[in-house]
Amino acid sequence: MRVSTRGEYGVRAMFDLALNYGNGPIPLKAVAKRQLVSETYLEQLLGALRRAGLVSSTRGAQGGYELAHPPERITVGQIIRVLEGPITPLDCLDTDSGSGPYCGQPDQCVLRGLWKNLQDSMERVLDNTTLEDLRSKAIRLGVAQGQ
Amino acid sequence: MRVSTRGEYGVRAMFDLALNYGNGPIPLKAVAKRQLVSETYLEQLLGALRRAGLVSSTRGAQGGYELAHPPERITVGQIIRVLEGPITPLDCLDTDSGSGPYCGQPDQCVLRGLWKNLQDSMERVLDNTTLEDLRSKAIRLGVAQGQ
DNA sequence: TCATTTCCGACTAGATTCGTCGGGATTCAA
DNA sequence: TTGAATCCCGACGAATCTAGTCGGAAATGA
Repeated sequence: MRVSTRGEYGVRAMFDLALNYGNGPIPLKAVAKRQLVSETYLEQLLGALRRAGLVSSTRGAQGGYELAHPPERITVGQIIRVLEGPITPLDCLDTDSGSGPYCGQPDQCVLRGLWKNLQDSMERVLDNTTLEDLRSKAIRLGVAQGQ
Repeated sequence: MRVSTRGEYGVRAMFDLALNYGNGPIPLKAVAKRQLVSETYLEQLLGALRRAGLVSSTRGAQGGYELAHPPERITVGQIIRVLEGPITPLDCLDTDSGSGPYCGQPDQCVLRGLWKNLQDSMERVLDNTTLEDLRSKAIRLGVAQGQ
């Protein structure tokens, strides 16, 4: 039931880019330093987020990364899905095509309801929290580190 | 964001014991067969659940396992915690004694709120679903395998 | 041309997961 | 008292996942 560091660091990095949204590309090095994440590791994560269309990059000197959309249009759920795969407690909830609604055993549809409830409640939180929500809260608390 | 097989199989086994609650000890072998779980693996899980006080066991011939409390007094959250540890997306949410409310970085208290929301919503589902809920639903659906 | 920066694939050490295995202890029943 | 059924326990192991590192190529602005 844990988020791995991929998801955790990825959200931190995206939060950082949200705070700096509108200031042009931000070098990975700056994000890594502020968010206390290894540069080489973060490179992997931002690469995946770029390929998924959540950030855009500019190469070369004065280059860097920026959000591909305004902060209010990017949710934490999107970020987690790119970095950790589907948000689901059990794989069979997503691939119900393969094993049918019963997961192979009739009584499992009882337990399936349980796991589905859990999935829904996780997705409800993650899909309804945008980077803008996090940004405005940071500003309200006065912890937004500019640029 | 996944439940491991420990949690999944553990819930299945406890669900099975709930369906058979009141019939005396049920041998592990029977549970394993009905729930399609390896006997030797399930032995590990039921051992942990016994040490945690959720099931009781009777040794020797005609022995087996049974719920240590009525099904309405055992929640899925209890089972998961025994088999997978604390229900939390990030370790720092539980051990806030160590690193303080800021997790080392001031702006993390913003993200902390996000992860706390996620944790709360997971716990709400798991702690409010009892084995009796699952049992009565199984009976309603007619999928409860007797004995 | 040079420093900066992204991009890419390969690699690795360690932890975790998902079990298996062998044997011991206990209990009931014949 | 013997034997089958059953729980109990610790050690072991293969496969997978996690959390990165590393080396170098390509692009870009000054």
